Amino acid sequence: MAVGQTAAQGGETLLFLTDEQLRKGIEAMFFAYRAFTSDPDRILENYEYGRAHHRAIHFINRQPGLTVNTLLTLLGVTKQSLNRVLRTLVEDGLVEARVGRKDKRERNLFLTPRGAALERELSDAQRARMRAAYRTAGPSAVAGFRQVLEAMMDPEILRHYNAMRDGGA
Amino acid sequence: MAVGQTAAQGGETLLFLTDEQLRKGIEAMFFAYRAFTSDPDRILENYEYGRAHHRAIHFINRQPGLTVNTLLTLLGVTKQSLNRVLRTLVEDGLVEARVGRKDKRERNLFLTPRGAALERELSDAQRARMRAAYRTAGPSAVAGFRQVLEAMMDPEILRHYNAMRDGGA
DNA sequence: CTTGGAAAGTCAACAACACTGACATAATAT
DNA sequence: ATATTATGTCAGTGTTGTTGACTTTCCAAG
Repeated sequence: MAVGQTAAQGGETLLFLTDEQLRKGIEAMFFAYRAFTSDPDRILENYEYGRAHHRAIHFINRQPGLTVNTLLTLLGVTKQSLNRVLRTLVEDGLVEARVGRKDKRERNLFLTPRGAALERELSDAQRARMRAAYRTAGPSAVAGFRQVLEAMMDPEILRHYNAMRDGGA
Repeated sequence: MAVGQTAAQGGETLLFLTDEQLRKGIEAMFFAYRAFTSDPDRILENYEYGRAHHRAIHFINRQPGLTVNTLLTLLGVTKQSLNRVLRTLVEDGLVEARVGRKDKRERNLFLTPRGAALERELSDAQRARMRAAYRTAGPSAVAGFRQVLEAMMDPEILRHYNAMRDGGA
């Protein structure tokens, strides 16, 4: 399981990364991500919502009051695409869009009690899988997991990610 | 960064996993996966192919001669969906579908030289990001990364995943 | 050797979710 | 006053997934 390492290169502790190791990592990402999304997807079949609604609900729950523009950046989609999702959530009473106090052009997004209930149902399932994986892999593996994922993100998104509330020990 | 741990629970080294830690892990998966697919997606814009074609090409490259049914299981889509992708790849001369020697109902899939060239172009980009993340995070983080992802997969897929060639040190 | 079922391919219809482009409205900034 | 920003909306399109129905080919068991 240990990854090959060589000091014969330069200063910064270079890794000896074979093509196969990298390909295995690529496949692990693909398979794990599919499992990771499967639980909420199954739940969403019972409603008339999809994965896009889940993502919006997730971030509104994480940053109550965030603006549409911020959500746009986090989700990485066009405003037309997000708007379709957001409209149904507001119409169905899961999300509330309050006019900004400081800048009245902005809309601050909040989950209603019903929205929060769906968020909990979805994230319960997703967290259960994450928790199980964490327990199986162990504490040091979890730290490494997060480190690699964070190193993989685009820099601007990493800033947003770090700005979010972190319950890390 | 360290994950809380408690020995006050039971035998199997339980982790003290807060809701926030789990949510951070969920967000890390989302953001990292998006970055992870962005490089090949950018390349594919120059061709008339999409992410689905990339995935098919990836696994055909990894297991030359695999059957349509095996590929179906790995990709987790319907045969109609895969067939649309596979047909264009065969028509365009990137994939060859040879009738099985033993069972002539099966088709064994192979990349043509042109298919292998595209596979390399796509995976070069993806591996570059993976390699950079590995180097940033370090060797022990990489091991943990893989462990958590593997623990997250569905069991049947994990079998296929493990069956694939592994260049692990 | 016939028949049942598995593997593969195809056609049609449809849904989710992304995109571009154009345009409207309201409010802030210059 | 004018330009820009934030948001919303309409129309059209593309990729990728889904069901359902049907055919062809072929292996294998009765």
